[in-house]
Amino acid sequence: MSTIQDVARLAGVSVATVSRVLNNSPSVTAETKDLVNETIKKLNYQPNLLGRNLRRSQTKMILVLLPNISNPFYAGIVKGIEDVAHKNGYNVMLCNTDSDVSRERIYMDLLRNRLSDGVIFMAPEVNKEELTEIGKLYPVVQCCEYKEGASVSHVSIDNFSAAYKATRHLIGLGHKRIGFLGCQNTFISTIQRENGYKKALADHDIPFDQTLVKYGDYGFTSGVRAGKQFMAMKERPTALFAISDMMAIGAIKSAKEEGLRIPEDLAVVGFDNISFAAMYDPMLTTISQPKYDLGCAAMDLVLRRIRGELDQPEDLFLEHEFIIRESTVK
Amino acid sequence: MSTIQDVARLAGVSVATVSRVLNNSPSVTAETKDLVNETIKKLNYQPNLLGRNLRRSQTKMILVLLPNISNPFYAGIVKGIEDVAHKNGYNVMLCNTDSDVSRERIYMDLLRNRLSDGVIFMAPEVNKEELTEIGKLYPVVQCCEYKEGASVSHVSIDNFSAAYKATRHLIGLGHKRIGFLGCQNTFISTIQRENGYKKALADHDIPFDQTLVKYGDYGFTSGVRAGKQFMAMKERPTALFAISDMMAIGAIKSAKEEGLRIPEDLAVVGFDNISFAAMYDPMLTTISQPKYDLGCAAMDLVLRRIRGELDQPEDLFLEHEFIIRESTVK
DNA sequence: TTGTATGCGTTATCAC
DNA sequence: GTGATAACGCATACAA
Repeated sequence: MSTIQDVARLAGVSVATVSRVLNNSPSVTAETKDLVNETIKKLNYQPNLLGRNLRRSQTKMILVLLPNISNPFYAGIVKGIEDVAHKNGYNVMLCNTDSDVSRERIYMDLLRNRLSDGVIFMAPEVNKEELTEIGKLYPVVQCCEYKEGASVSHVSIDNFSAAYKATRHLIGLGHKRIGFLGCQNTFISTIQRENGYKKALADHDIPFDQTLVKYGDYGFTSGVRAGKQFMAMKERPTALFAISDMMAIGAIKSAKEEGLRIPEDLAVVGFDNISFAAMYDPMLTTISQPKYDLGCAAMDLVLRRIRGELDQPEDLFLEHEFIIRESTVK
Repeated sequence: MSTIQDVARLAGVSVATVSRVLNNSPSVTAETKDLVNETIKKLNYQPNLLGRNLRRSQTKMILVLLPNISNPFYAGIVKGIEDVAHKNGYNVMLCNTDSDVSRERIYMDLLRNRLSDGVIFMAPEVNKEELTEIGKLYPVVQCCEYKEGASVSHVSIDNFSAAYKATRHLIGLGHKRIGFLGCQNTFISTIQRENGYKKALADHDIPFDQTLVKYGDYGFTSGVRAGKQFMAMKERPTALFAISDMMAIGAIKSAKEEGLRIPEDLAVVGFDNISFAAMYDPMLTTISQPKYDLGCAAMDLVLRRIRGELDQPEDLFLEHEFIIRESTVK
């Protein structure tokens, strides 16, 4: 493993000159530049970024914390983050938190320990105080899910109006008994989606019925369970709005097992437009978040913060899209 | 941002002592230890790992290169890798390669630049020479997919016998015209799965028919396309073995659209047991790789190599499991 | 245009 | 048991 010293010695120049060539400083003759580059090749020299990073006190590395990589929803977002990062000379490292606070803190330490230049939270578990605190010291951005009240930038869609639109779609199809499949967590998106559902009902003179509301954990199995509960009701719903595609698909599965036809006997709307939504039978009506753009915007915010162009936390809202497929309209 | 110097000064000790406390060296009095720890807390001091890493010339960081994180197959493997890594004081960073060699090389540079202590390839794109070369210099392990002939450790299942088992299952159900949905890449697993299919046919006196072989890219859409081609045949197959669950599901989708019943009119076997396999309608018969264990084993190999306990590349084969579900047996 | 010298924050070797 | 101090590999201010 050769160092910059070895290159300097063999080329007969100083380490400063080699360093200049490495960072292609303009103030170096073409000949010496060639000479140095040759020597670098000859020695198969690779700069040790540990030294460079310490000296520059930056790593060109961005942390992305996800609850779990297996959720296909995150794939598109990560792509956006990566594209913007790479375009700006940054690398991204994805980290599974398993929705575990302690795991999240370990990764936040990487930031405090200067092993990363910034972090993007996909679904922060730490409370808003802790988030605000680290956000003051380092470049931190929340993407999609976010803690309201934390003084930290975030980018997301307008979940309230998305849920409103989904519910209104079902109402427009003539449904009166519309089930809601949500989650019992403190994410603002969750709450806003439930609020959007309720508001749409109210605006169309459909009385809210608490028995039509069930909760899951975003996952397939919880969707199946909730679906069974809905099917077991004396007066079961004729339509269903689930705040995740996975839960929507789970509910459809259990409805089909009961012999119900989708959408004739039960119309279903999901949320997220995961790739599987268009593969399922029936194809799922859902709300599509601009995943790629959300990722790009989040990474942009981090970069602006790193560069000191952002003195105030910024809240960005991107447009969503409502996609009508077989699960609501034949 | 306080440094070890600040702590030393405020505590009235030397940086050496502070460093000893940080690395809990035994040779330090309980009182000075307490004193230092108090000062650390008072200053809210966080050791700068950039300095430590340079000094120790290690990062406690492992790179995991995946073709794309959206493939649910990788989730379980990554979990295994992470668990073993964390247990040993290592962090893992996941990196999307998009099956792009140049992207892969960028991440390999992180290894050469000492920003990572080792790397696990999930599906190497670089050729075996390049792989061998970097494997000689650094701790490198291949997981699941691997380049044969590269002198680099790997861990995987026995793809030949898995494919053999899948095909034999279909034969046992009475099928004679069994389609094969593979891929045209150079991965050894791909080739072995096709060979296993052929061998099973031969062993049961079913002549191999090239028209019953189609190729895709592991993805859903390519499965749909191949499915349509199969359905369009004069004498279409009554069973299908796809080397990925996504392709299997795609093929089922197009078969169902043609009005075929699964498994009565077409029995289908997939490969990988991704989480969707059990969610789909019908639930998919498939081969389950021991994802978690594969990840653990791969990380173990990296660690042993880092510790110098591995002087020879090692090839590990783990057991797989054949899971029979609705798509082949009602 | 190039070289010298210093320091980034830490660990570890050597004294005491 | 503790303290000076020299590295680790690199970038850069300053000098020449």
